[in-house]
Amino acid sequence: MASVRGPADAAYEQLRSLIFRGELQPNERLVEVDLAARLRVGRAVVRTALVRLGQDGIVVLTPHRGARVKLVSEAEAVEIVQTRAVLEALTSRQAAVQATTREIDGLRRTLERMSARLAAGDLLGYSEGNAALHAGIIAASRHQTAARLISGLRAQMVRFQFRTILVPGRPPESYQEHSAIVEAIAAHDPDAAEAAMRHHLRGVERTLSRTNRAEVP
Amino acid sequence: MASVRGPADAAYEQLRSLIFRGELQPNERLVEVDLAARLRVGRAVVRTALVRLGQDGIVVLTPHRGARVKLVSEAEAVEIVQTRAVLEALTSRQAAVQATTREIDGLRRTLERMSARLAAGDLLGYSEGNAALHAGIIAASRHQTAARLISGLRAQMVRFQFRTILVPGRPPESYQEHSAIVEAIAAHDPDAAEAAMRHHLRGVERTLSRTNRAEVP
DNA sequence: GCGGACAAGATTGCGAACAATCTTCCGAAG
DNA sequence: CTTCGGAAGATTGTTCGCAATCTTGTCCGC
Repeated sequence: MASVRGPADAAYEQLRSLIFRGELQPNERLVEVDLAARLRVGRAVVRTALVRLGQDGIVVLTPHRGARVKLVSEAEAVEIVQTRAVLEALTSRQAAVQATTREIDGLRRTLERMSARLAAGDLLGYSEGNAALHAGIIAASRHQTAARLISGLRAQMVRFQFRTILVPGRPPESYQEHSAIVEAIAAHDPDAAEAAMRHHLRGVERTLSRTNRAEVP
Repeated sequence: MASVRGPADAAYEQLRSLIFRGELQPNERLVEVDLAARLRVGRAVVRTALVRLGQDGIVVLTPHRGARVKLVSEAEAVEIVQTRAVLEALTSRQAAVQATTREIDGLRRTLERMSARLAAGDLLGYSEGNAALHAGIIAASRHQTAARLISGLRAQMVRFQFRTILVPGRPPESYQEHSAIVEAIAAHDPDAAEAAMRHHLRGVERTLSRTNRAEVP
């Protein structure tokens, strides 16, 4: 992660994390003075943090009416997954070319951990492994531009974070798909890596569009 | 284009346009008071505009050292084109599904205009048509998420705007590629549309990595 | 002549106060 | 009872001012 360069950056990261962790819920109004008190900083700092969050689509700023955590619709969620799909397919392809042996070992270890969690029925742990695996692939790709955009897209998906994992029968599928991605990268086969990642996120998209209800608490 | 909702947004758009048009050159220092005087707004407005531009990677903000127009390296330019490639391939695919007859007619007309400019040796006009065609395809795709990201990426490419067009023998190739994209969309063939766009931007990428020198004034 | 401390100027970061705008609540008319 | 109007409160947008930090120029020792 990028280190924090000042109190302003710290506030930005904190707000982002608060939204990501669900402490600030979608559609919740973000009042500047309240946030300033909560984060122990001035209103100006909160303000610029909100501008930044607005620019990467995590909150929506309406003039004279303040900021709210963006509530992404089902349709937008599908758009976001589609976009992530093509971007992560790109990183997967690049990772197949660039990944070091060390990085590939790391991916394999993460995969094993995921397998263990899955066998133990620990879906939350599996989900964490999932995130770690994607992060590892992105890091191995050394593609800064794609990495930046993907990070922005992930932040918008809070509401749907665990939805796909909770669908009965989905986790084993998911595990197979991830395994295929890692093997393609390990084999240094860009085309296969890209195809496997696309296949995986097409699965996520299908699962998502099928569960157009049932909020997660 | 999104309409301007206030003086703050106006300043953001103006700065963006200034950078895009080359009036503020890469690596140029952006002093807040100077810009404020130039745009006839307060320093705070300039400040938030700079924060926004910083967030979408067009300027780089160094704490206590101000803002500069980001100078993108050749390597970054390649990354950006690769990223645009996959994103625009997505919009191209969606456009093949979603485009109305009216929109397809519009694309065809733009293509004809490009052909005329090319025949007349008007490379600048051709380049404008190029931009219009890509914009038309993105609009026809109705893919807001991809559209937003592509718009951000385009803004970073100022330095390389005309470079590929100026390569001898490239324009006719480029025209053929664009023609193929439009025909695939007109035929409502998503796979072909995606493939054609990928082919096109692979051409741009190759041309770009081959011209790793020769600045454009 | 050259390099490093030091001071002066320039610029950004931030807090406080004020103005502009929106929201809410209350009352009165229909 | 509903709806319109307006005033009070809340919240955002902007300006001002000052402290913190960086940059530049100068002077002194070597």
